[in-house]
Amino acid sequence: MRNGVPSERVQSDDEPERSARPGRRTLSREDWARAALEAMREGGLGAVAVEPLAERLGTTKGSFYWHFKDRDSLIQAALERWVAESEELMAAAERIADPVERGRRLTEYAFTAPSGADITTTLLIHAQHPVVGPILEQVTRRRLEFGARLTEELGLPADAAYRHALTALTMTVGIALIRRGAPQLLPQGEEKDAYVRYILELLGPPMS
Amino acid sequence: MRNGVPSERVQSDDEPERSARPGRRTLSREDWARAALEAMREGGLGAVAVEPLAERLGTTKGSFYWHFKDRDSLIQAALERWVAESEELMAAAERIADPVERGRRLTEYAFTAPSGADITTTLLIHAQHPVVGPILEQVTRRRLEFGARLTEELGLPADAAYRHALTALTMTVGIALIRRGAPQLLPQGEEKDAYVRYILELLGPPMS
DNA sequence: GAGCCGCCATACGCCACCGTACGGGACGTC
DNA sequence: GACGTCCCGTACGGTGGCGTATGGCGGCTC
Repeated sequence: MRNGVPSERVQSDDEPERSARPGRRTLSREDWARAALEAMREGGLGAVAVEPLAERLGTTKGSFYWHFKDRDSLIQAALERWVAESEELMAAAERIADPVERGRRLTEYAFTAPSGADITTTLLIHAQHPVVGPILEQVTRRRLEFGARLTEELGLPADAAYRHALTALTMTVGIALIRRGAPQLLPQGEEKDAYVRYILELLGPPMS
Repeated sequence: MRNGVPSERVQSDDEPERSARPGRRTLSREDWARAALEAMREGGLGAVAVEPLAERLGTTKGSFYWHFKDRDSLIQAALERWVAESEELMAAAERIADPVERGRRLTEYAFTAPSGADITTTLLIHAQHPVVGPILEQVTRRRLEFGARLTEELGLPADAAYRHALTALTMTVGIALIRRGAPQLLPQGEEKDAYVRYILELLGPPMS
């Protein structure tokens, strides 16, 4: 297989410690994508801005426009990272043998994970963006099908399983949005646990 | 029902029909607030921008800065209209005698109303804005208490009633967001009706 | 019919960000 | 030690929005 060709060194971004301040030499495309995804988690799509990101990375636009064509391609790169994360998450879930336990763990994770864990809600907000929209739809569709398939394994017919997955998504997104914008309205402290149990029970009835 | 413009002549704001293009002489503060709220429904907080709104109203910034101090006070004025609308909605609901019918109508309305009918979701997105946040919280809290009180009348204890209202809000917001950003993922056509019935049943169990 | 006042037009400066042009340093290669 | 390549710094022009300053016009008042 053409071993003699030096070929590309593109994805060897392992390079020890290049994202840290002190010993940094040059920034890679992946450094930018990583920072962009992080910024997106914290401040939404608007936070993925070239100049602010450059400052945050301790460099200038010059670096950015060397690695990327424009801002949209940075967003694209960041979201591709997110797609990979999402796939990996589903693969990990698949490794849980017992379907009941799997469903429980997934649901619980969805409603207790830290705020910035998933950016689905953030992306839904900016779904009009030409780069965001398609990727978001693709990922979300895959997740829904995944969730529906899981639910079918619990014994529900296909249409009910899809409705169930869709409802879980809706609740996750809704809670994430409320937690972002008006967290005072959500139960706090120990009432929160009761609320989570309530939701789990509400979504639970696939097994009943 | 909402057919076009309620054509309220709020205060004694003389001059009939001043928002129409042809016979228009001058714009009022209310014209701006109305247009701002409308723009917010369509394009979010970002669409409430002075210069674009001015063009849309067939005027210039000069008019705006005569009536308003700055952009934030326009947002404030628009949201105060929204607050009034919300109060009126609850008052109208209160006029339905039968609590069961009342709950059914409200829930159904929440999940079948046209996209831009309520801007709660939009405002949640921009809840970090210093003007939006407080007003949103106030309105949403009042709605939750209202919904919880309604649910209590159906026989549920207070904490369960609040959870129920919160869940209804969460679903409403979640569906609104998905419908905005990825409507292809929601059931279409006649499947949509089945889905709405499914949700109504899921949220229904306060009476069971 | 002169003045005044409410309302708007226009021009301006400012800011944040995008994208480009171009120069220049570091570093390996010969 | 000259040279080319990789990567970045910097200056520039463009866009879209905010807020200000100031001029001007029409209608009302007397």
